[in-house]
Amino acid sequence: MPKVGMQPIRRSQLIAATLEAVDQVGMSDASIAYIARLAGVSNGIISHYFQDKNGLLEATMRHLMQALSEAVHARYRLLREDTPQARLRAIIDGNFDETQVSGPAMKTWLAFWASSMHQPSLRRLQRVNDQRLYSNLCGQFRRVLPQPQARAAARGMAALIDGLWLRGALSGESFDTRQAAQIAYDYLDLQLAKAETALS
Amino acid sequence: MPKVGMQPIRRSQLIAATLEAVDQVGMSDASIAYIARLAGVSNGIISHYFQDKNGLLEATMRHLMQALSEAVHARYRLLREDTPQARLRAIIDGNFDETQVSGPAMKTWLAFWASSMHQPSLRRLQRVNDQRLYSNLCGQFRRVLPQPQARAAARGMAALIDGLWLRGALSGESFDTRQAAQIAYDYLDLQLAKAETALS
Amino acid sequence: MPKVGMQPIRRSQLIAATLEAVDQVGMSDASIAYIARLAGVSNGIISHYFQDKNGLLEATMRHLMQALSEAVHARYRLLREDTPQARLRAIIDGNFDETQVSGPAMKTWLAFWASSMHQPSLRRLQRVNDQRLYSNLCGQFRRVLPQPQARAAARGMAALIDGLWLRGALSGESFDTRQAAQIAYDYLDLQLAKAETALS
Amino acid sequence: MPKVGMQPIRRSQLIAATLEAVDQVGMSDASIAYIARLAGVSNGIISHYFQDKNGLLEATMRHLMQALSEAVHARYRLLREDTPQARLRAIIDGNFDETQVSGPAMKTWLAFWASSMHQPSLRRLQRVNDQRLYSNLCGQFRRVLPQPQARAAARGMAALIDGLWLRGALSGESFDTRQAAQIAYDYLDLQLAKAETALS
DNA sequence: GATGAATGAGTGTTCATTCAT
DNA sequence: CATGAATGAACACTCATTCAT
Repeated sequence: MPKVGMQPIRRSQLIAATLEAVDQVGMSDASIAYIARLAGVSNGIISHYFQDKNGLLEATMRHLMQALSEAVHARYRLLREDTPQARLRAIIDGNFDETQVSGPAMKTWLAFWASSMHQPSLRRLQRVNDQRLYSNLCGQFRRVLPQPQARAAARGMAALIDGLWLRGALSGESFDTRQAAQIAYDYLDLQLAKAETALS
Repeated sequence: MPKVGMQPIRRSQLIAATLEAVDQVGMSDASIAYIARLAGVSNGIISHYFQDKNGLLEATMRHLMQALSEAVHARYRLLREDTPQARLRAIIDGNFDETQVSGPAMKTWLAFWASSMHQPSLRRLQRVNDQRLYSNLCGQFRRVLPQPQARAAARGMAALIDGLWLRGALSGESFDTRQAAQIAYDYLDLQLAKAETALS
Repeated sequence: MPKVGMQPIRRSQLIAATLEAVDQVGMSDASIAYIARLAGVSNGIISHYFQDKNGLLEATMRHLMQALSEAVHARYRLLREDTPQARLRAIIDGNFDETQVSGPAMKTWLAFWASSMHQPSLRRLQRVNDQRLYSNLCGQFRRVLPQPQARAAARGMAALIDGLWLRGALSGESFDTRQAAQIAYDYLDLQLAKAETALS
Repeated sequence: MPKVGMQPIRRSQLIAATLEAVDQVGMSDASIAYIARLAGVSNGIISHYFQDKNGLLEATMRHLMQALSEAVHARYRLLREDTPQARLRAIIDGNFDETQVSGPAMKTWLAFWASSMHQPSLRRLQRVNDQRLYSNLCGQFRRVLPQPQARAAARGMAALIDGLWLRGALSGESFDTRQAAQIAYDYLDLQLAKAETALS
């Protein structure tokens, strides 16, 4: 049943199957045959739409990154006031968005991190992602803190967000978004409190 | 040339080779043949000292965990005074010990985390490790904070430590231990400051 | 953009692409996809004009054979006198024609010979080709030599021509047509000298 | 049933199976699985003794080359007198030795020639082989002919030998060694006759 | 204790072919 | 007439594991 214009449909379908496969059996056992079976297509189709398995994995990682970016920007759009605190909370919330803390997403992110240590193409993507979070945080902190403190605050906040995410992922239980966000908010408030002290 | 008492020597040798192999080519390409070649022994010997490949990986993870534990306790022994702050700094420093932030250690930890999501034996070890850090932190915070705050502080600190470690590992550059520790110290001081406010 | 009378154009186009593909990557890597890409058409069209891949290969071999035949006959037409020597030189020259000693032609001939050992359709073509050369030579030698000697001379000359061609093809350098022809001319003259001796 | 010191045994066994496989189904269908089945061993053993399939093919080509070399030298040893004619006849006979004109050998040589056009490792071997024949011939002709004529005679003789071999291989019938040798002897005598004329 | 020969299942990938559009 | 989506078998190769020596 071949049809034209299937490319975007098949690509989404295969990326979804990849996330599901990694969720079910882990990246090392997520063979092309397994993914294809989940997607309900033949093995060969993956080479047809992605050059090879690595192409599929790269596309999957891009998909997760884009979902993260959109999660943050969706929250930006809902903001009533453009204050650093509001923006920073949006960033925090976006990082704990459902698309990022679901089982498939968490397991796939972890697998990508491990793979990225030896796969240049994934490494590049992962560093872009890391930098983006830091830049976003730094940009907001810079509005109320001198450069050096802003940087330190951004580094700390980025680490805290990633750490909360990581420990949530590894805990085995479902991610307690509210609790994680609260801890991050607290850190945020402590950093912003410094700002006021510094200004006064 | 069979010798007696080779077991501990061979085991250390093979664990070291495993760390080196993961550092060089990643866990998925760290085949038994590759590890054996690095260790300068035959393929078959791994089954002899460890039940199978999984046994070797499990032993390697235990090795890393023990190194972490020892890194913390070594710093405990150097303490002049047993204050929560001193102990907590020791924990922080221990987590950024050379044995934990070296290339082989970082890459192997990452690989283990990813694997642990689908391998019960590794998952058990990893959760023990996570719990240990949280318990240690919580125990110290408890000395100066009420239970709920102590727990929150411990969760935040654990996440911050892991997050700093993670972002250091993923950055690609060599780990800036001093900078990471400073950020953690700052978080520590902010939490301890809360304690004084609460008590006064 | 369907057009009428495309068949001969497409067929030539695809045969040319096949020769080019074999020249570039060898017969075993000259996949339908590769050939189609070189020809600038879709994969499926090959089945449309040739039954299957084998049909395309067979047509390509026929193309080379026809080029050889035409190369000889073109030289026949230029002859001023119809002597055995002149005809035999024309045969020699025709076999070293540009269409036969170009890179694509040489590589494709070699590949066909190897394939012909296990592919009946190609084998048939190849034997027709071999017989044709022998018959042509034998027919000319017969004009000046008794049957047994004519046959031996034709066998020797056919082998020499093919051998010169083969060693030229395998040498890796560009084919030295002049040198090869000279060696064949010499052999020819030696055989014809026998004729004169025999007659006198 | 693993044993030590199997390497030379297994290597010969697999090279023989390769020749048999190429004889039966041609090089393109002589898969590792097919060869292993013929040899009565598992697929994986080929990677164990030869790096990969190409390693096996290369070893097989070396085997054929060595058999040729030995065929010539065996005939050298039987010579009563060291004359150019005797040596050159030994070379001719060696090239039509049973090891070179058997079905498996002929089909494998043809396949190697075709492959050598795009496989550097095979090409190197094939050129060594071509050069060796030419050098041997040239060395003998040089004893009775001036350099330029010796070279031409060697080129012609090499081409004639290869051509006779080639047409014998492609004919489909069993190789008529006697007839081929006779044609080559005749060419040889004609060249040597030139020598006498030149000297007188 | 230690080796390395041997297995065979499993991997990613390629490919000729088919066929709805 | 022509496309390219889709298949599924076949391929070379890798690998953890076993076991006779």
